[in-house]
Amino acid sequence: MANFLGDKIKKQREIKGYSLDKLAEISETSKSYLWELENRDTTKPSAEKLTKIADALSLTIDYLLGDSESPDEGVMKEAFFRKFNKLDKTDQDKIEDIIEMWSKK
Amino acid sequence: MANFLGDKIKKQREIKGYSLDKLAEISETSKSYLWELENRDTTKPSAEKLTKIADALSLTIDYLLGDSESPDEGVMKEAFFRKFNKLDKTDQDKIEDIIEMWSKK
DNA sequence: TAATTGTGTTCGGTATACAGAACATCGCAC
DNA sequence: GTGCGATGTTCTGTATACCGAACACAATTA
Repeated sequence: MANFLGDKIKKQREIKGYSLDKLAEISETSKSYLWELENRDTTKPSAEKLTKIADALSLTIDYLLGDSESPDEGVMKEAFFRKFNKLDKTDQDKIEDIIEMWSKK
Repeated sequence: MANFLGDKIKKQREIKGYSLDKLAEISETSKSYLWELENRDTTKPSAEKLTKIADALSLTIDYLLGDSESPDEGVMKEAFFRKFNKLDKTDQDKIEDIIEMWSKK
């Protein structure tokens, strides 16, 4: 029996070039637990942890928990927007300004 | 210090006209735990449980976990993406990097 | 060679998620 | 009034989520 969640995390972690330690730091977990998530299929992470891991990997919880094989464009953008949304308003405004500026070629 | 998650669950449960027992049955949890979720703010449900509860209530995990949810988020999202998508790839990547950086608090 | 550094793996302990009762409280019917 | 069914609340126990520290074992560097 396969561990889809673990596979997805591991694959994306490697794509991003993170070590377990690095991802643990970013997602505020421990590397031992991340290893468990990737290699054991008995773990049921909390929504809180999963959210942070998903964010760190630019993925969505829905993708991680769902049975789709690979993240599509929509998933990535959704994840990306979630991060944007979590910034405080002033930072968001700055981003929008930058986008606005760069849009003018 | 409010319990947003609990409030959202309780509110939607009542809108749907479910008792704790009923929701517990549908979402395959226990009513005692549902009560805890609604009334204590110390609980950190597993992603698995939350998914089932969200499904039973016709909500998304993202909505349940979000701190502040504005109803016009869909509109915002669309507007943001329209502009973002028009940038060329390298600029998009730069924006992503900035957001990633600023996300680190 | 030995020492160091970066990676993944294992292990032991503690806190807590979650279930299954029992208990409380309010209708409403008789 | 007394039962009684539906709801919400509290209690207690067990499994496990999650962590820190130790370990293995490369590949580098001295």
